[in-house]
Amino acid sequence: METRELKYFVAVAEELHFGRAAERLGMAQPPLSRAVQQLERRLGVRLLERNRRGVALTDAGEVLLREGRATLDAATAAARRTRRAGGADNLSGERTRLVLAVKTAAAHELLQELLDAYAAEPDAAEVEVLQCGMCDQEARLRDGSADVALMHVPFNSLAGFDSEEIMTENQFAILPAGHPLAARENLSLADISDVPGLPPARWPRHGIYPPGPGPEIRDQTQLAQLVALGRTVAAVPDSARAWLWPEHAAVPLADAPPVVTHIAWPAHSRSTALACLVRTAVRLASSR
Amino acid sequence: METRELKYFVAVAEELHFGRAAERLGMAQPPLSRAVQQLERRLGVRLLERNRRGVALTDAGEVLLREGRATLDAATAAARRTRRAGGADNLSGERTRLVLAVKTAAAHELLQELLDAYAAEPDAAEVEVLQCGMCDQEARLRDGSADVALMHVPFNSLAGFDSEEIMTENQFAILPAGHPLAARENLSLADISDVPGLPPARWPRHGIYPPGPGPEIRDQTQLAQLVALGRTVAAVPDSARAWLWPEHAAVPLADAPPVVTHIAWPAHSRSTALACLVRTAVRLASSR
DNA sequence: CCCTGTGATACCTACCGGGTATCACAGCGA
DNA sequence: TCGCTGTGATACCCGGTAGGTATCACAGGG
Repeated sequence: METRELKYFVAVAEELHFGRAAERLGMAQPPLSRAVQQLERRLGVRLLERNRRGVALTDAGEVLLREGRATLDAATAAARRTRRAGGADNLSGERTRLVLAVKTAAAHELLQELLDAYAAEPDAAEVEVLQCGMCDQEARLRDGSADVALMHVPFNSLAGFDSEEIMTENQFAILPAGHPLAARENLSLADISDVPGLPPARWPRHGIYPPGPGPEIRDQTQLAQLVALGRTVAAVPDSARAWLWPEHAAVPLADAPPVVTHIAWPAHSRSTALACLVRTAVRLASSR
Repeated sequence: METRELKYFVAVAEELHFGRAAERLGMAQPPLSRAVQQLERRLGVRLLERNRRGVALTDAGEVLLREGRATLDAATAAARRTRRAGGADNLSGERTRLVLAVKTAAAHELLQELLDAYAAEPDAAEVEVLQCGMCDQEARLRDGSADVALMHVPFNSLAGFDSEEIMTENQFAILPAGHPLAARENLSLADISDVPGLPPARWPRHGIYPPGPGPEIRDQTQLAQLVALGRTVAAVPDSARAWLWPEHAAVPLADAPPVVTHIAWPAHSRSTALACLVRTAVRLASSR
């Protein structure tokens, strides 16, 4: 099975429309139809149900969409990492460079400490910090844009990665300063899940937003502004206190699950620079 | 990057010889040379060092070998799982079939209980048990031959999989019955690591055998026989008591790390049958 | 000094991936 | 009822390229 065919199938499966998929791929529709048919023939499996008005995925198609995306990610990651290994690093003794994906503005302090501690290591590599939106450190790690990431369980999923736990925090509720609930000593998740006129913010889980009335959040600035405007409420980890606005109020959440920050990297990574960074992070965690 | 090119490169990187690699791939040597050159050109990176007598991997080549294997595994897994999803399952209401990879003869009892408990579930699928050698449940899971596996940390690595812990056991030393050490009440790892005439057995870690004087073990029968013959000694988990021979002696190991059995599956798997099996396993674990 | 074994090059062919033009068909509105 | 529209499939052509064979260039070793 060639990655070309896989790319084509994934495009069609995502668009559920040959014409649009072909356009997205920068090609004409007929060869795309043919390529997908050929893939079906090769696998001996019907992937798409063509009902005269559009296209639907079969069960097998669902499977291939999921597994195919993973395969394509693996391929682009392989290419990217190989290029990086051969490009800067090999020539003229330039040092290995590590790309660390972080959720923008999450856990500043920890990040700062980690970078400082790592820089002090004798064989430290240069670390480039790649800032991500609410949840796409996972994707960056999977497609090879990053070598290592700081992830926050349960917001991120560690599935498919190696990881070490480095910090646990409680959560608090972030509310508009003037709101009645802001005066409370304590809140529970139930208290903030159904406040009239203050729908809880939603962020993507595995790339899609859960249903609900609240606004869809892509980054923390957006969240900060919406809370300040009195449009939403959210649960955030302690380290978020660093970026609170005067218009915000913070109230401890008694029953929210703790947020556990992990340092995560692609399974089977074997770079010594990475191993050193992880070691530093673990040491830091145990000394806090 | 096409899987074809990747397959070619991996073959060459493994053989370190274009001729043999070409033979293994069932093609002539010149087009293989050309394909690898083209891959190097496309990536803009030198992958192989051709010194007139054979071939060596560059650093970038090492990276691509590792990542490329992962990509190829993902691709074959995608094809296999898609075929399975479309083949038996979709037609005529036949039930989903789960393939469970286990280390042959490891943790019988647990396996038996798990299969029984799962079969009693209302929406249980048929479970096929795939018996593996010492350590290749990981490979089976990665290449799509299996959907789920019982793995034994620290013998197996869970890197890249989702998993749940279901059993913890201590280890004991398994020795020839007549051996002086067999009379001891307790042993330590140090005691059995350097016994004259009784080199400790070795099994593969990530596909390769660690160096040492002891015999290379592929399955438990082999180990059993070698111990009975007075050729080797090994540390094995408690559940292995089930298959001890009269010629064997078992002595508790005070300082060996516990063996933790996990149920593991490919990250992001979403089959309901699998979820049910995992739930059953976890329930079983907590009730033991 | 030639023979052997290595990977690279030259050149040809056949296949196939991609394009354009067109078809077959379902739904829909006049 | 008859086009009209939008869908994916088919027919056919062309060029690039994957693969083959023959050969080269070169390092080591007898």
